[in-house]
Amino acid sequence: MSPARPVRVRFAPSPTGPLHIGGLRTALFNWLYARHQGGRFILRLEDTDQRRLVSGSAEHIMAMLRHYGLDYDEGPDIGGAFGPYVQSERRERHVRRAGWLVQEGAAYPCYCSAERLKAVNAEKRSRGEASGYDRHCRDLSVAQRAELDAAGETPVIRFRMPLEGQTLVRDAIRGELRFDNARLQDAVLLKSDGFPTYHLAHLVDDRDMQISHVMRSSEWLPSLPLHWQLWEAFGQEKPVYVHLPVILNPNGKGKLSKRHAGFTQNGRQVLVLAQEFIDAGYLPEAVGNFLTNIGWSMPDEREFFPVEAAIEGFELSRVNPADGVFPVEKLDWLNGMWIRELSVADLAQRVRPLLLQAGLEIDDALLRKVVPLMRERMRSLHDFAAMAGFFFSDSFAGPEADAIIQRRMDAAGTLGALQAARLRLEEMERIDCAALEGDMRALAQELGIKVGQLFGSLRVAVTGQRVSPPLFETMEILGLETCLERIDLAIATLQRQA
RNA sequence: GGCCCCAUCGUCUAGUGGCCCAGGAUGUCACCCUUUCAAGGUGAAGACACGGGUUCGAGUCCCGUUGGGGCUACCA
Repeated sequence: MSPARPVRVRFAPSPTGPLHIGGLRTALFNWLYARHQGGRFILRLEDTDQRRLVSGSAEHIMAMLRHYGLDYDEGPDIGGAFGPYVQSERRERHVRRAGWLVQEGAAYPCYCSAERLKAVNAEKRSRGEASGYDRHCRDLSVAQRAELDAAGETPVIRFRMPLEGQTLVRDAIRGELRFDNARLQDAVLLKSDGFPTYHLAHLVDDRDMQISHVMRSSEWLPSLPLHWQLWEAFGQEKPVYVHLPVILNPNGKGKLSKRHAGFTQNGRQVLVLAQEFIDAGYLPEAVGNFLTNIGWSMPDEREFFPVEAAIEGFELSRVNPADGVFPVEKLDWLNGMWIRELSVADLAQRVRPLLLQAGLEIDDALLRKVVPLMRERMRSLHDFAAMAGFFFSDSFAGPEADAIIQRRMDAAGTLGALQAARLRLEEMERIDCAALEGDMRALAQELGIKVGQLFGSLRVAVTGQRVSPPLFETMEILGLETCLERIDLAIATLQRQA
């Protein structure tokens, strides 16, 4: 290719269902490359298999790209100079190119029925041979074709693969690849329903849209020689092919794909859909950062970095050709890191819908006070409601006596400690967390118990939880009145026990 | 079965012939900090799949074996 060729890359999903995380990764790498090169990132919908279309998935895919910050420069909903960006709307071009190939002798009509194809395959397999089409119609005479046409047979169009020699192909991250032509198939380019197959359609569109780099998952590698030969037939400048490694299941068995949605590994649900990562409380920043680290690495080996840094450093030469397992634990770590980067206002905004979803009432002033306490200890957005949800609930069911009583304490001792703490609190007008902590430390010493024992009882009494945000900050936010009420409740519980 | 791709700690990775008795990250464990949980700090354990070559020298190049993955549709 000429060095002056402007970089134009595309993400070309089929709107056949929800966007998969592997698809998102492919989109991300294309996007990073485009942004790094100052090129264009294009979205094209490949909807040529009419039977598999799922309504709403095109909109869903676009919504996901938007959510994860992968803005495209041309696409179905925003247009562009090379439209339309929906493949089915480009059908005439595909049909025209297929016709041209037939005229040039590079393709031919095939009248074989599905049944015959199946039988041929089965027979070849039973003989231990490689399966595949036997090229029955490859050399039909003009008269034979006319006869079949007259009989009302609708042919498919197949590519006329060279029968001998080798196809030498270059992949940007794997180097020179070599394929024996004799093993290659006369692939179908145009189906009998008049729609092109992926092979024809993507290539004609990439050609028309002046795509400079075809960056896709490595499962396309086996059809690369076919595509290469097709470009040869068109006599066109070829794009650079880049085959990205595949993301494998956490157990390393098979690629992470849609059909595995909903399965669990070590008691944990394995997430595979772009939407599932949102539902699980992961930030788009964290998911993007995470995905960037699979199959690619920063020049300085940093793993936690903003997307601008990834754009800056994104070189194809740093793509690792080996398939990789999805390292989920790292996503949790990154998510925590990214949560800590957020401002109070921003994190409050992101946590808000989850609180609503948990049926909690939101007091925004209160939320702004609680967020700083929680930011340091969250890995998922869901951790907020789990640990700090009690701030937003009026109904407080007092904890069990067992929970209030700390290690190496008994009911009577705990009761005494809480009563003493209550006396100190009563004297205050309001809670000041620093002052209260000093008071309570002194009290623990007076009582001859460990601070942890006193603080633990107080924590459970006031929050109803063994684990909570820092105790005295929590009490200050809850307010003196609420704290006294809850301590009284605990005292009553302990008295019943004693 | 055939064809293709791939192979460094559990996992994600650095490494492009000497800088590597292999570095980072995560996870695990221990300790420190500490009112719980986190966060943070310090430390530990942990890998070049195997066998042949090439070379003065191989994680790095070549061949084979093994293992893993992908493709093998009128799906993409």
